[in-house]
Amino acid sequence: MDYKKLANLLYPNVDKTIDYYLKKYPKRDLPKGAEVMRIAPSPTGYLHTGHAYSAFISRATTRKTNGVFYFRLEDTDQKRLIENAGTIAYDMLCYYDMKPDEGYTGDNRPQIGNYGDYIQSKRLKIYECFAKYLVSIGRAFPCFCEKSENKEDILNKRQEQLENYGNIEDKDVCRNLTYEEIEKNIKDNKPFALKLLSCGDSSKTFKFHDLIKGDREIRENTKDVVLIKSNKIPPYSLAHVVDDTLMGTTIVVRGEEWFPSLSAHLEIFNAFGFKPPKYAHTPVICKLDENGNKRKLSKRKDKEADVRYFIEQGYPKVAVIEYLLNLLNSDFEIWRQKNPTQSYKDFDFKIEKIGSNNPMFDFNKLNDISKNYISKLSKDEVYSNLLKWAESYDFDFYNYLLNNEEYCKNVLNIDRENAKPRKDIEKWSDVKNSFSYMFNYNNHPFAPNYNLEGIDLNKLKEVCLSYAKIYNKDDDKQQWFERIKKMAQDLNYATDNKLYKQNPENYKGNVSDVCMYIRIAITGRKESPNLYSLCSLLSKDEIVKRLTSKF
RNA sequence: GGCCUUAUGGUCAAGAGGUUAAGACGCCGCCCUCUCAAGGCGGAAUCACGAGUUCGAUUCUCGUUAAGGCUACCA
Repeated sequence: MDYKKLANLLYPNVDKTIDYYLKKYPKRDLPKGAEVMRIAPSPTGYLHTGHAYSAFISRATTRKTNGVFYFRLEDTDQKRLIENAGTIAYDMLCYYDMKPDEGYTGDNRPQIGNYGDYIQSKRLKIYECFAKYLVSIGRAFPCFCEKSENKEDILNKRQEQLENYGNIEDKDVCRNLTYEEIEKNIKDNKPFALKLLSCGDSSKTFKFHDLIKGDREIRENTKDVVLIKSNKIPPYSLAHVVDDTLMGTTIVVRGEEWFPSLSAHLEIFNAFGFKPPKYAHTPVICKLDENGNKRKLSKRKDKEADVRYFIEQGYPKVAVIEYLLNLLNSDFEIWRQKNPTQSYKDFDFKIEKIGSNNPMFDFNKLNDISKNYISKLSKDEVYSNLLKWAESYDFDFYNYLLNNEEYCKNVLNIDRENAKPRKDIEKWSDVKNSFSYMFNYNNHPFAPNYNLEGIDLNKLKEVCLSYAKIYNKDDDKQQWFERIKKMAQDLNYATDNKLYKQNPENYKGNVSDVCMYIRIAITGRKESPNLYSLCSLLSKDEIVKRLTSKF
C-alpha cells in the first residue's frame, strides 16, 4: 500500500506538515527543573471536586518548580457540552487559589499564552495534520463501519460479542481494506473514523514509571483506538498526545481511571516518535453509598462533588484546600500543627507522597479543619468573610450585618482573639443560626419553637423575675457572677457544688441551674457562649425585657 | 468474560523483615467549668483471608476474597 497516496486521498486539504506545528510551538524557555502541567476539564458539568483535587497537584508542583500551569478546554464531546461550564471551571480555580498562568480563561474572554489555541474544538486543523502524518507512515487507517449512537447500544453490542465469541476483538476489520476499496468508499462520500494501526503484542510488557504508582510493568497496547471520529473531531487519545506535545506538558496528572488506556496513549506517542510526558495517576475521591460500598463521588448524587457546594455552605476556601491537601499529603497536618500561622503554600508538597488508595470524603475532617481555621481569624476577618458570603447567600442577613457592623463584630468576637478561641463556627452558614438570639431576637422572648419540656416553669419564672430586679449593667465579670450567687443563695440555691452534691435535697438547685434559667430567657437555649459576654453586648432594657416579657 | 488498580481502627493514614503498630478526625469517659464549644488527661477500636520464603511476615512472593476502574467514534 502506498501510504502517502492514501494520506492524500483521506486528507486532501491538509497543506501543513507536522514539522510546521512543531516549529511553531518551540520548546519552552524555563528554569531547570520547571514542570509544565495543565488542567484539562471537559465542559460537560461544573468543576468536580476531583478536578480541584488534581488541579491542586499541578498548581502546587508548578509553583514549587517555577513552571507553568495552564488551562486547556477539552470540548471534543459535542453531545455533552454544557453552556458556561468552562467559564465556571476557570472561575472556581481562581477562587480556590489555583489560577492558571496560561491558557483558556473563560468563554468570550481572551486566552493567555503562546501555545494556543487552548480550546480543542478550535484545533481541528492541527489534529487533522497529525492524523494525516500517521496515515502517511502506515500507522493509521480509515474505518467505515457504522458507529453506535448511544452508550446503551455499545454496551449491548459488547455483551453480545462476549456471549458469542468469549472476548472482544481489538484489531479492527477495516485495517485490511485495500486502497481501491477505500477509494471507492471515499468517492461514495462514506464517513470514516481514523484508527490507530496498533503494532502491539499483548504477550509483551514494558517497564513504566508513574510518579504516584511507582514502577510498573505494562502490557503492550493491541487496540486500534480511534484517532479521529467520523465527525472530524478527535477523541481524548489523539488530542492528548498532540496537545501535550505541542504545549510542552512535562507531567500529566489524571485520575486512575485512565491507567488502563495509558498503553494506547504511549503507542501513539511512539508512532509519532514523540517523547511522552511523565504521568501521575491519582486516586479518586469516593464516598460510602447507602449499601456500604465505596464509590466515586458522583455529580448526580453527591452535593459535595461540586466545588460550588462548599462556597454556598460558606466553608472558607483555605479550609477546603487544606482538606484536599491533607488527603494528598497526609503529613500536611503534622506540618500544620508545627506551623499554625503559615500559609499552606509554604508546605513542601510532594507528588510522590500521594497515597495510592481511593480516599473517602469525610465531612467530619473538613469541619474540623474549617472550625480551627475560622477560630484563628480576627473579628474583622470573620466579619468581612461572613459579609461576603451573606451577600450572595443570605441577603437579609447581609443587610443586617452591614447596618450593625460594630455590634456584629462584637458578637463575633466573643471568646475570640485569645489563646483558646471558641471553635463553634464550621462554616459561614452556621453563624446566623448559632447567634440568632443576638442578631434577631426582638419578637421572641423565647426563641421560636423552644422546647421547655423538662424545665420547671415556676423556678424559671422566679429566677428570671428576681434577676431582672437586680441586674446591673455596670458589673464587671466577677461582680456579675457574685450578684448571681447572692441571688441564688436568697432563693435557696446552692453556690458550692460540693455542698450541693452532698445534700441536693436541701436546695432548689445549684447556681448552675440559676444560670441555666437566665440563659434560657436571654438566649432561648440551654447552651451558649459565656453569659456575661452576651449580656454585656445587650442593653439593660433588652435584658430586662427578655427576662420578664414571658411572664 | 478479559485486563488494570487497591486492601493497616468507623474515616484519613505513618510505618518497617523483629515497633508497646505513630498521628489526626470521629466516638466514649474523667477533669475544668454558669451551660456549650474549647482546653487538659485517659479509653475503646486496625494490619482482609490462605499458603510459601524466613529463626521470625502486618511488611517479601503466590493464590483467594472483596471493592473500584477500564474493556465507547465519553472524558
